[in-house]
Amino acid sequence: MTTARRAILRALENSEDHPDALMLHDRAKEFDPTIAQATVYRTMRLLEQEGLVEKHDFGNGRARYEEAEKEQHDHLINLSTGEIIEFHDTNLEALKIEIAKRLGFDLKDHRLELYAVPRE
Amino acid sequence: MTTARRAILRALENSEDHPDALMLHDRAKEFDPTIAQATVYRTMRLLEQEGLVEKHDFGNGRARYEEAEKEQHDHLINLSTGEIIEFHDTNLEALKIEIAKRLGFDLKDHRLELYAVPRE
DNA sequence: TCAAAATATGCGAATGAGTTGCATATGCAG
DNA sequence: CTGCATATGCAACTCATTCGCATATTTTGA
Repeated sequence: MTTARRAILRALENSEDHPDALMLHDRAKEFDPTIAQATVYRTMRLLEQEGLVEKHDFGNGRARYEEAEKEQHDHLINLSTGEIIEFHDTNLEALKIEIAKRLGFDLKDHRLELYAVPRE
Repeated sequence: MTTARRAILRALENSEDHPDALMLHDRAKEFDPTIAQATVYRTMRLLEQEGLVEKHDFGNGRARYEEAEKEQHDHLINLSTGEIIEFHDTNLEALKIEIAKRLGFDLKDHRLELYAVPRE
């Protein structure tokens, strides 16, 4: 456990949004001003492999991260603002598992993103 | 309508899988041996913008394409083989729309991928 | 507590998918 | 068939991410 890693962990804890590596680098600099981008990338890869962090691709070229502790949820991306809304739906979860089963598979992971605009 | 574009279109028609740009480039060379990668990329971008092709990211770094004519479907990725299976579920479609609505949004697009292993 | 071994860091260079500038080639309208 | 608009090939570029390597920090174990 190094200074750099502590800084990244803290930056991550303080983030309510879904930051990308550059945002995390900026935020981590507050705790370790000399931290390098490469270290952020390396650490995020590590955390992802350890299952402590989830990596998402919301389609703008940069990977975005969130802590993995929370309960299972999916994302709705507000196309008007870029805002990301988390939601959870039990029926949906069940349905995913059930569809995989129907096809002869055990579900290991999944990804659901809804891209939507506010209803007027 | 140029030789290069015809070659790409033919390569795409002949593809039952979900080819990436490099695969398309290789396959298109059969019809136009001098075609450049840049042309494949440019043409795929064009086709995607025109809505004739759908672009996917199944998580291995290269975008993958399929013709958009088919009925709406989602993808299950067999983690053991990399094989991609298409499926359609009416309940699931309805549920996505309904969830977006519940959150106050009109669904514009969505992405669902199930990553799974064969049931033994 | 301290030195050696192990691991992580910072830097800049490298990678790899995708894009772009530009001179040339091709397609199409008249 | 000529002229102009558009597309192509090539090589150079972008941008996120990774890597090599020399140095710095942590950990281990006596």
